[in-house]
Amino acid sequence: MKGSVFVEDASVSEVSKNLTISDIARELGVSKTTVSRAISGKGRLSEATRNRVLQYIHEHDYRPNLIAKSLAQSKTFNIGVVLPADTNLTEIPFFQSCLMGICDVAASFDYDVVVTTATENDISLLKRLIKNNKVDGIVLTRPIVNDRSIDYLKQTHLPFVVVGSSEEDEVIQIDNNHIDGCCELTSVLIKSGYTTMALLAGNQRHIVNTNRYKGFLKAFKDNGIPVNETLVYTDMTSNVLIDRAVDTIMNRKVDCIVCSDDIICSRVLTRLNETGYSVPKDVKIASFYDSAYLENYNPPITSLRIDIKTLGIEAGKCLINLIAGKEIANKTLLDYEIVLKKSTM
Amino acid sequence: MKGSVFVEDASVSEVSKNLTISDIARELGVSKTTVSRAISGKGRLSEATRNRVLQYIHEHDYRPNLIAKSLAQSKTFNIGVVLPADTNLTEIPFFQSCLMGICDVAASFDYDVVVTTATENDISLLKRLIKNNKVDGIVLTRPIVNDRSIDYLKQTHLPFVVVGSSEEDEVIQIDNNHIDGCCELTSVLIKSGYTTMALLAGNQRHIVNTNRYKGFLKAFKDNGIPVNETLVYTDMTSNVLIDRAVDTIMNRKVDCIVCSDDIICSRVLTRLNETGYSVPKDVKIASFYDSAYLENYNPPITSLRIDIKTLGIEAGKCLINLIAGKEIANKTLLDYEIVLKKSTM
DNA sequence: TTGAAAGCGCTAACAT
DNA sequence: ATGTTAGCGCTTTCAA
Repeated sequence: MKGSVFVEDASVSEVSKNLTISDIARELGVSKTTVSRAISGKGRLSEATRNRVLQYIHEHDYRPNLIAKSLAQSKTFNIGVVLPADTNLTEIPFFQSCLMGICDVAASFDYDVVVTTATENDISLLKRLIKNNKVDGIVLTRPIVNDRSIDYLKQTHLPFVVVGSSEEDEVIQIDNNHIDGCCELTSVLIKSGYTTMALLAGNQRHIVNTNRYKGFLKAFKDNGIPVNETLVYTDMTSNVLIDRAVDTIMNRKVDCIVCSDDIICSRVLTRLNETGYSVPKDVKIASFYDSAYLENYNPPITSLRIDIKTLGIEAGKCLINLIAGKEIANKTLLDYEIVLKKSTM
Repeated sequence: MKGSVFVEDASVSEVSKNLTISDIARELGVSKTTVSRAISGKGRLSEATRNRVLQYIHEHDYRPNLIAKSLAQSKTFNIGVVLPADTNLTEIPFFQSCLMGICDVAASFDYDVVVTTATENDISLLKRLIKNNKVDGIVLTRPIVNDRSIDYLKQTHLPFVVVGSSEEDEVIQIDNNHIDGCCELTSVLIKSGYTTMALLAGNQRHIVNTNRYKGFLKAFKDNGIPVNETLVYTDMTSNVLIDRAVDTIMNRKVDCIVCSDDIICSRVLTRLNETGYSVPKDVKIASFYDSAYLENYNPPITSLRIDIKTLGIEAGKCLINLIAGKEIANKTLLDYEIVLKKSTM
């Protein structure tokens, strides 16, 4: 690494020059309009002049002032991304991966990403962002039931998409098919003979968790087996609750525990370990996400793998199309992959 | 949750009205200048007119058009945050927590946060952000040695701060004191009698890792004990490398392994488990961050705890002060806390 | 204490 | 094919 040499383009040192469209017009003896047209490609223009302008621009590394363009067109070329600020979610890499995907597409369409946060009860920062006209559209990354952000966004008539699923059909959603995914995963387990199965599901205000619950139930129905709903634990939002549930479950001789996310699963594994149970000997375990959270567990954990960054990319594309006035599908369902590992063997 | 009622303020439905400063001026029979002054607080104005304007604004929920303000003042009221896009870092919650802190302060100063990404070798998105005049300043979240982003930022004369440490003194840095922290942690362990100690450190192009290494060495020097540098492993960037190091280390009968981050530590624990070693009986383990990554490990892991969100908050404050032209310290060192747990007892 | 007017840098009718 | 002109909504001299 030592001794590496960076040759930066000359443009950098000229940052202060601040060339404008009028400068170029004057310098080339044409009108501002002509220059503008050459840049945007709108309107007819002779090849000759267009090239002359383009070349000048290139040679002088001219960059149009986006603020001025924004003001003239009432467009910001920014998309807003709303991240949940609930403290317990900050540790989850999901949102960061998703954000990376959104940033990628945004840049490729010459948009930028401005982030803000919201909680279940406080959407003031989202409101501020919108009222300040900072964005042309919004990506919401964690829909909940009776989502105040969604309610608000619907009223503003600002284009927006949701990463995840919403109860409201008219909202544009990009999600993995968690219902089918959880159903399929559960079915596989049922067919392996693990019919006494417990579900430890997370916060039921998060749509994704209700969907997994639905998928779980559907699997039993599809397989013609009655589900024992007393083995379903929802809203497992704290270690204490999880520990208690695990203890009860293990006393009831279940074959298998399905955890609705990796955080829950991580705690379940710890509790099993503490109380002397071994996986998969005493009980099988399956989870979701296949994230780094569980990467180093021994045994490896069977789970549903989804590509979070792609989710962000698709959401970004949808939003940008929406902003451009294109018609887009209300619901985009992305793939998932069931990864069977030692924890269920 | 069912039946909850939201009464949104009337403003929402009037989003389309788009009140401007001229509307208000006309309505109130004053000039645009007067309205502008009433809002900004700049320039003298009679209490009476100021209040009249302010009240009108309040009643009609007027929000100034920030784009227009931007154009007039050549300010964007945005700060840029550069996140590392290296895939293996996406899973670390550090950057997300930091981002949350930055978002918080930004909002409180009426700034917004636009995020972009950079890798060691590709800073094109950062350049684009800056050339497009999208931000008034930059927070860099992961300094490396010979950092191209830093080189570029220095040339642009745009205000910027770095979360973490840089080799270059003139760069404004906000960091926890990792040298002292690692030194103190190591000292505590030495004083507990674990003198045959191994260090598993991460990517040495990341300044934070070199600093931890320095602290580790300093602890030995402070305690007058020669350090066995053959037990120091750097650039532990893959599981294979870590596994190999752990195996070698354990054959050499060390008392204690210090891991320079929780990802490394997680893998070390797994490898120890796989190869039949038990913590803390066979070997003591210490790590950094005290993140959720290790939260559920048994035994709990001794580590250096830092408050990442506060780091983001401080960085945000520094940058905003810098943008405002205030003098600020070149180096802000935040606290840390050593948390002794079962893994070193 | 207040106002008129120019200007930030770009776009977009509407000419020519 | 190119130019003229009038904005976009705000700030800011300068004048009254």
